[in-house]
Amino acid sequence: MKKANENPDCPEGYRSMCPIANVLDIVGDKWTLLVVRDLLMLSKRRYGEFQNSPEAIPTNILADRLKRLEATGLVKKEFYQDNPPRAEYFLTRKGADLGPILKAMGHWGKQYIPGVVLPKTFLSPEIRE
Amino acid sequence: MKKANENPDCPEGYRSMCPIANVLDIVGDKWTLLVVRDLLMLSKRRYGEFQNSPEAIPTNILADRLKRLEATGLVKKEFYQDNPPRAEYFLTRKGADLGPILKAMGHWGKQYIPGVVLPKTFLSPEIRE
DNA sequence: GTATGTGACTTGCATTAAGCAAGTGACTAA
DNA sequence: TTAGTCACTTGCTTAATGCAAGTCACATAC
Repeated sequence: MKKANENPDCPEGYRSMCPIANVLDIVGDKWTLLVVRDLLMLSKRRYGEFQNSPEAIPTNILADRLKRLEATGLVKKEFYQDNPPRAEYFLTRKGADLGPILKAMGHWGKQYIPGVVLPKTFLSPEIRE
Repeated sequence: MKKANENPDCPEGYRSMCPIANVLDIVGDKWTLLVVRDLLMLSKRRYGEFQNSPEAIPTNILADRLKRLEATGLVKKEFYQDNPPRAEYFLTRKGADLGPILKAMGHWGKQYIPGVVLPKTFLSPEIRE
């Protein structure tokens, strides 16, 4: 997602010292925040549940995003059986704290995009780790 | 950015009826919101000013994003001379209302990404149209 | 036991977007 | 005359997205 970075006046892998730029390096794409939405607002936990969301995320992208979310510490993966391996995904506190960003997006969307509806109000998701 | 759309139970070009999904179709990439940040928080107006931001946006992407922002009604382009053509870009109300999303990102970033600093606090940008 | 199904992925390949460097046109200042 | 600036555009390479299909380890139905 990120690359070497040759801007000398900021740390390894940072585009700049701006928090917004750095947040966009984590969630700045069309799919990542939809997975977070599923976890946070729709209480989804399993691969198949994410697949069933109406946006129909391609399976390879879903697998990739879950990996990245885990790598950046926004999501915790927990196996509930070994054979065949089956896991559930939970938001960490760090991941759940993206809530205000999603809320702001939901609010803007309802104001400016005709016809949209928020699927449910926020439930209290289980936080792990 | 978007494509035909074959999900039959939502309008032309919508991935779903979720406001978050639709917002992500407009600002779900690594650059669009940085241009909005420049307009909203740093009071930039001109092409060259956007280029000078520390993230060093490639010029072709900047040109593309300014076009899209104008096309979606988030930004208004105003020429201040004809020859050679020179323009300034201003946020519309719709564009300025992305502020809360940027604020939420800034807040999350400051909390979870070490070392980052918000360049300035919000100024009151000029709104057009 | 064979056949079908399910959940959670991976792989291959085509399309689209991002990123880099260089070029262009119309000036302006030295 | 020459160099420089501003606002872009063009060409090309690399990376990300998107689609379809395949895999693996079971569970259930017959």
